[in-house]
Amino acid sequence: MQARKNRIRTPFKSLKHRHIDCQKSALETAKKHCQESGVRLTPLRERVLALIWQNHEPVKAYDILDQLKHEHSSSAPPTVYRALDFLQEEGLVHKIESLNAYVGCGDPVETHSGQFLICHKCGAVAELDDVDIRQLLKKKARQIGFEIHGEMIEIKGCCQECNNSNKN
Amino acid sequence: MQARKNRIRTPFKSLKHRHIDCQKSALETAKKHCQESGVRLTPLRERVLALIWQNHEPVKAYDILDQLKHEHSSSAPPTVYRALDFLQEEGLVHKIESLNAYVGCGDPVETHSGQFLICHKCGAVAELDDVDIRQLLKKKARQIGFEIHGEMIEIKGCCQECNNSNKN
DNA sequence: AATTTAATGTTATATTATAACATAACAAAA
DNA sequence: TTTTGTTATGTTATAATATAACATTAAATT
Repeated sequence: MQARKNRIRTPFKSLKHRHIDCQKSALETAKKHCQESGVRLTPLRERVLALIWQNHEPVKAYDILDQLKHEHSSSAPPTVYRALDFLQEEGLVHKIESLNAYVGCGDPVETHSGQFLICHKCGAVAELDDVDIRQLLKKKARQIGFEIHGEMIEIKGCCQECNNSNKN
Repeated sequence: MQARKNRIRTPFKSLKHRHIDCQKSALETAKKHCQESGVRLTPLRERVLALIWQNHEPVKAYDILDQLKHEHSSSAPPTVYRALDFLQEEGLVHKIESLNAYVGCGDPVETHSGQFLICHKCGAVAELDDVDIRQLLKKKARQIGFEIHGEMIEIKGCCQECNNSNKN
């Protein structure tokens, strides 16, 4: 397996970015991914994913549910949670544990756990996939005999754009 | 301010450790800490802390509540959550977000966020305070213009003792 | 003692998530 | 192309986690 490079798996939105394209491209990627994986991105699942990609902020399950109900009166909590389970298994969505909210992943691959940067100002989230961080954690864990199986890294702070707009 | 060294803030339990002493010492530390901080470790708060220190595994709020009720029939959810809020503010307890559970901190100082290693075998948690990790995260965040205010790092895996006992 | 502040008691409810079983849609085999 | 098995969704109920709001009590301060 080729060494993975450090990368930004899902970037912060830039001011200029046209989100409708961003959302569209995430849905395309998802469709392709599911085809390749031989799993079904049903209309319901796709709709939930689209709702999650309405912006770059993590979305609450019950907010998704409220929106679904308008379109699909049969919706209930399991409707949403099942779709979220599926999307998480496929790496298309991650749960932000510290917020109990769900965010889209722009780069699904085998189930992965990212490193999340959460801006408390605009609410946006970026996802890193940084092997340096992973390796350092691995090394530190090993020093006390701990073998890592999975990580949850959620960093709170202020993103570049919000920092800039603060200065005005 | 003196540079902090890397350290294990709360270690994994060792097989040989006498937990009753461990719990006792955590309570002593807490008492001293609260005296120095000029805050009140009331009997209720101390009792909740003791329940959390019954072992090295994170404890659920409602499990604490169940135990409290036996001793203190007036206990209700706010009883527990208020005590937990206090203990967290004082750095005596941390919430493990990925488990919705609370774990004692053996080394309270100014409010701090640790790096948690969670053994999925025995359930125990250790807390690191590692500046190398913190610095690397800071550096990586800065590369994309993100300013860190706080972190939440929860690593799942297998601790040394469980790994050893696997091999038998 | 009077007053203020902090802590706890109490009731109700909000939020997040799952269990369990029924039905429908789809895919594979006969 | 019916049957069969499997996956997905519908439906009802409830579990698990957490907070709001206001009353009372205890402690610290004046």
